[in-house]
Amino acid sequence: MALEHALLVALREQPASGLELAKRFGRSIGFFWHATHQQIYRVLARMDADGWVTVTEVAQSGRPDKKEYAVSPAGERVLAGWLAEPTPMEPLRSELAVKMRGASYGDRGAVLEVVRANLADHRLRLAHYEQLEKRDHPHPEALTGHELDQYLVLRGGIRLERFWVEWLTEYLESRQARSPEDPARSPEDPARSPEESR
Amino acid sequence: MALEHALLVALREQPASGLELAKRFGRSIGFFWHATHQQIYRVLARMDADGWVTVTEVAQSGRPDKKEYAVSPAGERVLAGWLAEPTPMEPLRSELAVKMRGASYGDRGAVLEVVRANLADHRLRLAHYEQLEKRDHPHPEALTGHELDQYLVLRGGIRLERFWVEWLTEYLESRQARSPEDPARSPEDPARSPEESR
DNA sequence: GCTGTCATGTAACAGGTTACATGATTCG
DNA sequence: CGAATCATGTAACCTGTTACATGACAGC
Repeated sequence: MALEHALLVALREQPASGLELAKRFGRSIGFFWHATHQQIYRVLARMDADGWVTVTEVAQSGRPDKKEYAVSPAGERVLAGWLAEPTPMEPLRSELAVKMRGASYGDRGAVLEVVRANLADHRLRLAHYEQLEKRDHPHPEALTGHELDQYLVLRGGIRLERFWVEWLTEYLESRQARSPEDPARSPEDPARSPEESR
Repeated sequence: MALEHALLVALREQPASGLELAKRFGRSIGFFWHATHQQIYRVLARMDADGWVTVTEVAQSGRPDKKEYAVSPAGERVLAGWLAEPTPMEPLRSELAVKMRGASYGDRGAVLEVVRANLADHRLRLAHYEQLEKRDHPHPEALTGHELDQYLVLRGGIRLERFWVEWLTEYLESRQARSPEDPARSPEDPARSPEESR
């Protein structure tokens, strides 16, 4: 029950059509939220039915019409109410972490490859975010209001990617220093030999 | 399609019943994964039907019987195959971040309260993880095999909580220094007055 | 005329959450 | 006897993902 509210924030920043919202969810707001257009259409329809948004058909030159959504006064009240509610701490769910933890039960080299690939992705994204920071917020100390909020959330995106890069680097360094193949001692799993390369 | 595999990892570490798994998912494995007992029972039933696990009814003294699940050879193959597959980078989804970004559209003081509460939670959890680290892994440089994997995933939990503490602290410091009430200038929202305290 | 993009959607399914139901046993 | 804990489950619902469908116009 939170995509609704993410959409309300996005629409208060700038009224938009379903597709435009989907694109924006790949960018700025997308540091910490994501949604596909199908989902957005569904939720938008419900929000319209509930009177949280208003719709205007907008004719465009050389393109199909679009429906532009904007937050209604009722939607503003809903948003303001939601913002003041406590948010429970959400547990992170990471498939990669499960693989790291379970690496002994398969081909450890393959898991290291998977981790390396993820590390590369996170490095790329970190570089991208840092570029955005430089380009869009060259003077952060002067920011106020919503612009400051946007900047601080981007900072979160940067810090999160740094977390990934540092953690995965620590993992790879420990794993590569203390292997390959973990010579001798594996007290668990006496009979089976799970470390064979495929 | 990943709870299955998380359960396979957990069951290879130690065969267990549905409830025991649910409890473990609140602890160690729970740094990066979580599931309720209802969900676990459902998935366990499917895994049994698919032949990934074997079940043994275990009579207990002074307690109801339990069904102990263990990974079957077929399950081991499934797990090994999954471990070698690439994992796509999962986007974090954070309600709190949406609130931080949208704070201008409601009562900013209330949002700061929400952030403070979350910061306190993350500090607590960080302290707990650091305690686990000290207690369960006093000599990390000597670890190998699965024990090293466990330690490194715990390290990830610690780093993640540090990320939260640092980010939310940065947010609060910037926000408290550069306010309260962001005197004057709010180019957005000329008519309405969303900053009133509740 | 074909391909690509903009734009909106439907349908089926998979995954996760919440509420409820049941039964045994221990402890006060 | 009542409450708490262990243990297993069902049912309803909500969310999210994937695949597909449709139509208009733009450019080659």
